[in-house]
Amino acid sequence: MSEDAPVPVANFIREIVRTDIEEGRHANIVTRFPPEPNGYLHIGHAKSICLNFGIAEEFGGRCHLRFDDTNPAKEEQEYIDAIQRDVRWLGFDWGEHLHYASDYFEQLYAWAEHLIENGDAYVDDQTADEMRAARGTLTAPGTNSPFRDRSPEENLDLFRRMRAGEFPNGARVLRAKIDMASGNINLRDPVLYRIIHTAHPRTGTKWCIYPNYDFAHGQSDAIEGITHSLCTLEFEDHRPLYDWLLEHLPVPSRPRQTEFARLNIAYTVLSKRVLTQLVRDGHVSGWDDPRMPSIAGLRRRGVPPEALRDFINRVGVSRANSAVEVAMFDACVREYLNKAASRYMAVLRPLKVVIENYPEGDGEDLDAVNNPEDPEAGSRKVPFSRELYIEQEDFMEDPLKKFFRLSPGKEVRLRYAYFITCREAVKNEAGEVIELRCTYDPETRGGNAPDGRKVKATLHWVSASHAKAADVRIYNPLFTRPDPGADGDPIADLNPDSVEVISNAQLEPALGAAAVGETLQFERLGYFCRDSDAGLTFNRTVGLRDTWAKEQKKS
RNA sequence: UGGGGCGUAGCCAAGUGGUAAGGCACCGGUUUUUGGUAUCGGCAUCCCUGGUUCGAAUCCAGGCGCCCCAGCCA
Repeated sequence: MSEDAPVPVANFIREIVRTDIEEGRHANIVTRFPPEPNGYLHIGHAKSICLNFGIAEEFGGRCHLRFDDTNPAKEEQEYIDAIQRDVRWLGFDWGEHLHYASDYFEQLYAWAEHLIENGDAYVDDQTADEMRAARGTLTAPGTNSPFRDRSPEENLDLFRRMRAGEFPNGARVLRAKIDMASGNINLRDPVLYRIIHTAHPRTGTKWCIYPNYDFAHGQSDAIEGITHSLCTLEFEDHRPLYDWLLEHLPVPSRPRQTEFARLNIAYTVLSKRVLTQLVRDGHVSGWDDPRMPSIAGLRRRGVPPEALRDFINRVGVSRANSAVEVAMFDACVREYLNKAASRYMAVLRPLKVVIENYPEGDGEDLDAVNNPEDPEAGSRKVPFSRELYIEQEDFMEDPLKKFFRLSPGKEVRLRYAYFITCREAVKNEAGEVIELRCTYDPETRGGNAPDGRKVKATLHWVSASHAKAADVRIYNPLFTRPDPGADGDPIADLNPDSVEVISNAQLEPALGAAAVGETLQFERLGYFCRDSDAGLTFNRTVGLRDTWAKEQKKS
């Protein structure tokens, strides 16, 4: 794709960065990817990761990985570990710059006192309900808290006692003193600190008051020397507060926040809340269930990181809300895998074929190319013998008009092997075809006829006596939305047919040595990834285009 | 007349006054030991209405539509 014409990613953001460099505001660009460790990363996060690391790389800067761990009630070490694993897998390196907002708790606390001393923040004793009521509405201004005019001394004393643990959760909060009548609700004296008597994954029980997002993010950016703080559109209304805090605090640098639209994918739920619920309630086997849109799920499904990055690049970055079709993602996966994956033959639903004029015995080994797109990939031997399996759907006793695979009297090619002609379809009592009696043309060894005659189809096959049985799982994404962008109850709308298990698939012998996690192309069936060490199990990554199916639909 | 954004093809998305890139999807041709791949071709006047201009997707005015904000979440 982008080899000849690189897709311009995030033009408007790149423009801002370039201008900042040209006008001398920054010599080194520093960005950051700031996840909250309250769940696993999903494909939507990949956009932010690629954008932040990509911009840094493009301008010769660096990108930090910073955990926004300011709410101990929701965060866990498991997530911290998983997030690092996933970012690395995606192909990015934060070097020495692994940071945590919790690393700055002491500094943040000092800055809170600074605000109090300057009369820019106060301790409020109102309950959450009272605060909500006093905040006003979207169209009506709020009213000042009765505690708004406490003296700096009293505020300082109260705030220190909050830190000392004298008060229970919810008893008091620290608020910025800005403007209760602002049209921007984030400026109506936003909460800065709250009391949470919960152990933090990193700081343990050292603290019982925690800064919230607004009081931690911008300052953390400033501490780390972040030049460009890229976040999603919903934080746009927070930017005035982000700037207000930086202006009222003696911070060491002035980061700039720029927002972009988050990634949405049609039919796919990327809500961390819902994904967490799917895992917690056991609707899936875990965060790495292949049906999940999580990075871990995609990895287990067999999606290569290169394809994921390509997808993010193709989607682009803008400020317009949008939902990308799944087809674009599939196209990226297919395109990459088509060049990278080795091809093997496998039969999902076997139908026995007996070559009547082929000698009994061990048969012979035939040469098969590993990857037609990559000569370097070499070739391998595939055993051929008198009894084979082909795909059930590759035979039709009464062929439809445009069906040109096998049917009685028809000749087709077995890939890398011979031309065969179907003589008879053997049926069981129920009238089902259970075996095909065929003949082969010895002159067509390798797949070409010396007399130049052609066949209209090439089938994949495996030797019955040499084949290895395997489980194949075809996972369909958990479409948790009935319509591309609809809401509704995502759990109730779970795709009931989200996984199909095929337990008697037959693989060519070489597949028995496939590496766990390796994604391969099964001839004409799609791409599959070896799932685990326990038996031969393959998960389907993505299928191939199927023009025959399309044709059938038309008629 | 609460504040803040967005609106270019079925889906993404370039473009910032000079006469609409690219990708996905779709349709058609060629090649082909996967009905795959590759390759060639087709596929929009830019939410609407006025205005400014020799010239507007780009500027101005007025509409319309959609999204975000009333957590002691991020």
